[in-house]
Amino acid sequence: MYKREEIAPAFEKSNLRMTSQRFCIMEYLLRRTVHSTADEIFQAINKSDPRASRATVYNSLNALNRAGLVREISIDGKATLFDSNLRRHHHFVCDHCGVVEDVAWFDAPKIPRAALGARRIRDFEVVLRGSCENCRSKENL
Amino acid sequence: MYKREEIAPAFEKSNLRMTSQRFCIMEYLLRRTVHSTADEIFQAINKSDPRASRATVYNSLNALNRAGLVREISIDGKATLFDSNLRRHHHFVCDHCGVVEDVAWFDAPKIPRAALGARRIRDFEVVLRGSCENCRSKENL
DNA sequence: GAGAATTTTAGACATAATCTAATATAAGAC
DNA sequence: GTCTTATATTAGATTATGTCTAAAATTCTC
Repeated sequence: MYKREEIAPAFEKSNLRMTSQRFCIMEYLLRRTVHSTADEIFQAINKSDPRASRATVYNSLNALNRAGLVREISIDGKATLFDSNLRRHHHFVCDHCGVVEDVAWFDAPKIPRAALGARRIRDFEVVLRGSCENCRSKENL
Repeated sequence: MYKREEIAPAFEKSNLRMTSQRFCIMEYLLRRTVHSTADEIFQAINKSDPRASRATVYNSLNALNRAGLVREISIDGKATLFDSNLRRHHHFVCDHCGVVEDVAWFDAPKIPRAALGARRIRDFEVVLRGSCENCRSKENL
């Protein structure tokens, strides 16, 4: 359980009003080690206080995303996942079970200027695909 | 307009039955320079023959995806995009207008063994984010 | 504490994707 | 070419995911 003082500065820095719903959602995401869908967050939030409507969960996640405090990961055809975004990291997607895992940050591939044209790059991530540890041990992959 | 002989080998190689609907969808994707949603494909297909139901468009795209002939790109909260996948490439997503563009392939970042753990990596791509050429010129970004 | 701007809410709505079970088709055997 | 069988297609219902609305509540600044 995170305390208000641990999270508030991030809100102030982003000029984002800290409502109790937003705090609660952010706190939940920080505690999770795996990624959550909006619906999971909605369910979890509504077991305790403060409660939040579905619309608020989506509104808050979008606001937090825009502020850079959380990250949206839409990988499969499945529901978007949300991830607290305190540390930079890459992602791994399992071909078999679909799980999405964080991968410790490693540094920039050299991105050739020619590939970029007139675009301005703000950020990037690497998405790795293959077999996760669990699937490998179970199915001998 | 691609010919049957140009596309058939890819199906055979993947051990995928070549139905006229699948051919038609694949042919459409190969012709497109920008990525398409399942619905756009559905609309386009149904202007000509053979027609295909919505379910078939999804079924076919999933089959083609599993076989590696097309690639699914689910980026924003928007509908999944599909992309023919004859050439390896990366993707760029514009922060402002959301457009998803292909980026010419450039080689592997050195992926540190330590970051991977017991996973087996089959493939990877880099997802770049920032401002596209169009948005930069219009909005001075 | 008062005022203005933003946020929350419940539920209706919109959109994306999957499921069902009957029918049609592709590919190999002959 | 014809037969056979596994696989693919279909329309429409259904589920899942996400957005919108307008009224009520809350946050933040002074």
